Amino acid sequence: MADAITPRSVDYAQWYVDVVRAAKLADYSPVRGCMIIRPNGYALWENMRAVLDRMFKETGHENVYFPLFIPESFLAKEAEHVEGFAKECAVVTHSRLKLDENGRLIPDPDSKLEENLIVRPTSETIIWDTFSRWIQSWRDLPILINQWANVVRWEMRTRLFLRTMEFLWQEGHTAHATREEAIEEALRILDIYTTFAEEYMAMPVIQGVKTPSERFAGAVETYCIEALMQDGRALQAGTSHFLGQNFARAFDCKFQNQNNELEYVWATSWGVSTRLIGALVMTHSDDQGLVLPPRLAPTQVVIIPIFRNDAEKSAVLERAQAIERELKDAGFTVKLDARETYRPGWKFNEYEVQGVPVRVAIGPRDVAQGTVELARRDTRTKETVSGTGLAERVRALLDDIQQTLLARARAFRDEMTTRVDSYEEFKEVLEEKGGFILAHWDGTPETEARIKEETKATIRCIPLDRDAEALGTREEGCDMLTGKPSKQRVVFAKAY
RNA sequence: CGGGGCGUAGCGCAGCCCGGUUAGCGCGUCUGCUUUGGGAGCAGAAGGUCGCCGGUUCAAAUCCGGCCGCCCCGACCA
Repeated sequence: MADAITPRSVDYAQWYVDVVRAAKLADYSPVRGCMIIRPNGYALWENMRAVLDRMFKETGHENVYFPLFIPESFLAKEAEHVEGFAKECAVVTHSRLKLDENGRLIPDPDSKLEENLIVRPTSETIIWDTFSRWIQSWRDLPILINQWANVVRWEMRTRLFLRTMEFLWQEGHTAHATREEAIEEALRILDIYTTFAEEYMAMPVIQGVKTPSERFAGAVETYCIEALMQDGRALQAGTSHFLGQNFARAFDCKFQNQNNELEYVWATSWGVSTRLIGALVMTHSDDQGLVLPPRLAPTQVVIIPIFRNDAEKSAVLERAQAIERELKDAGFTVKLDARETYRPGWKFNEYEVQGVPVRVAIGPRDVAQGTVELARRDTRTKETVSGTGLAERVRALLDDIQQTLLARARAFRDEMTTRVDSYEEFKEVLEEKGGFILAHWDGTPETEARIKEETKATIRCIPLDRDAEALGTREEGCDMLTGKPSKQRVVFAKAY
């Protein structure tokens, strides 16, 4: 048995790595903390990117590309920002190598750069340096841009997709004339992320705002979506920041408003990354491998022909190709795997591990009876159905799988969300059950820090309207630790 | 950066403590035959600077010294 997957009940972390590798999403690279994204993983990212890109463009954003390298001095211009990122930057100091007297490659001392370059950990600084030249008047605003790029953060500890030193993401950067407009933008993006997570990834999320200690370095407010993984740990799936005028101040970016006054520009930035692939794996997959929501699956339907001899082969393949055509015409992504180098049983397993939502098997029996065997990945059930009207049947099946995955994940999330009122209960639930814990907090960083230190749980977010209502967190109470008054419950969890 | 583990065939490992012909095993790969509706079977074959550098020795995967790298757990983080 190749590529055995460790069951989740035995070792969840190992299961995750096993699934990623068995499903051929990614490999380790020769460089510590980096990963090779394989065709299956990259196709998934391309699908995610296509959906998000469309949503960004529909809301008026345009794509751009800024350089990978940022002058070192830029990073120092925003005080909180430098503090947040300085510790994890890759720095370029030389422009060439040479052979030393021992024949080893070393950076050529003569090529030392006048000013070091950093490999972007995020692009606010270079973008606001540029905005300061693009923006003079209120007529230049708003600017709504996005870029699909790679960034590097020199992390101590990495995990495939969830935290790698280099990762792919999109980063949106916007400039506005008013505070209100910028906040509105940040929340609009948060809604896009929410829609994407729930309707495409089939992953329910809580929309919230971060506490000051969990905020993006340089932001005034960080909005986020938080998801719950199958092991009861939370995962920050996307963030949207209201940056206030912090970067405008740092890069002296002012505009003349309609009252003929000079004013700093208001900003947002927002991003989601290849981490979402990790989130997808940890939301739906099982001990048999990857489970993908149909709306993002690179292959929605795989067709597997079964035959023993040439006569059967030609009859079966003819039928299989007709079905492939029918399903492709209906708009599905379809793969007919007619390779004779692998046997049907092997293929069944292979596509199950890779999470293909629907499998159609066609053998001599089916040709004779005008049927096909339809199997769905999410429930691992199969049935033999008539071959007529197959496209509609597949459409209904894919829709049902998409809905089932979301409903299942939502039920799990709800089941794993617990209201607690005492610190004892909090610790007990955290240890024995995990998940999201809704508890009162007095709003002080001291209490937050103490809870984190004592339990490793952090405040994932303070729910915004939609989820505050759904979760019933907007009620007065007393902090579970200090007993001080609290205006609302917040979401605690151990996080990735 | 602290704690732990590991570098031997493409992958996963044994051998090392106690030095001794040609360094093994499983999976994978290749060839052939039989198979093909849930990860095939049999037979044969190919594949190795034992992480790197140095030392001890008649002899080093094995002992000694140094170096490098990776993984896991913590602190930090999308």
